[in-house]
Amino acid sequence: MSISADVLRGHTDTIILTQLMRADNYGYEINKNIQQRTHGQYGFKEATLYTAFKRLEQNGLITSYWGSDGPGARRRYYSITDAGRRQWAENIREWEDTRALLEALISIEEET
Amino acid sequence: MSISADVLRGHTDTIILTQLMRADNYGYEINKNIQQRTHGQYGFKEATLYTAFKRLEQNGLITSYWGSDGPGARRRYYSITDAGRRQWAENIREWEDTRALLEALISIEEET
DNA sequence: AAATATACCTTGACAGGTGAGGTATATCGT
DNA sequence: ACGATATACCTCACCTGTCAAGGTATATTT
Repeated sequence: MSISADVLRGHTDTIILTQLMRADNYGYEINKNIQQRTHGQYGFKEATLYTAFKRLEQNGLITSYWGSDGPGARRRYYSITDAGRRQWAENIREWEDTRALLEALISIEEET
Repeated sequence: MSISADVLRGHTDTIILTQLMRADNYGYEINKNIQQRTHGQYGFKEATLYTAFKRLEQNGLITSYWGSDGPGARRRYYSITDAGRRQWAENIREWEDTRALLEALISIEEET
């Protein structure tokens, strides 16, 4: 994982919400999906992951329930709420603005 | 300023280094340049700005000296070092990687 | 003389990320 | 049968970056 987490800070919640837009899922699997999508380049530290779930649930963006099917230990499944979907859309919009801003700020060009 | 600083966290140093790639400059003016470049959408809080200068200088990425020309109070000018230039290039590379990663992680698509 | 713009700096509080540690269950190899 | 491994969740203490609030000082404008 060559990517320093500091530059992804602030996007943790959005990344998790994106996963839940597809379907309900549990922490361990969500993190594996993220690792697969990035070809092993990125994954959350467990503490980061579960802290984020807690924060998201407290903010009403996700809900959770226990599931027990499959191998291994019990799983806590998460589900995105309507508020979560709205927040996700808002975050995506903000990301697009931020990206444009950042690119204006770190490119070396003459000023107008 | 509609952009939350949280998603720009981790880019503060790169943004400042970018300004110094052009020429030596002082804090107040650097921040005004940033505000101009973003059409008033973004600017550092003073505490953030001066904290960043301190951090950058301690890390050997910039040096500083007092200048006194011009109106208003005395100015502390900053100059980017060779190490700073190298770090800047490294940060730009990392940003490109991060951007690609993030976009893979917040877009809703089927997995491969 | 007062107001304003320029310019720098510090402190304390807060939030998010994380290393380190802990708990529990199911499967696999021998 | 038993240890190792993979699955799965959780918490605490610490660190770092941001920022509201406060302070200092100088030059220009009214």
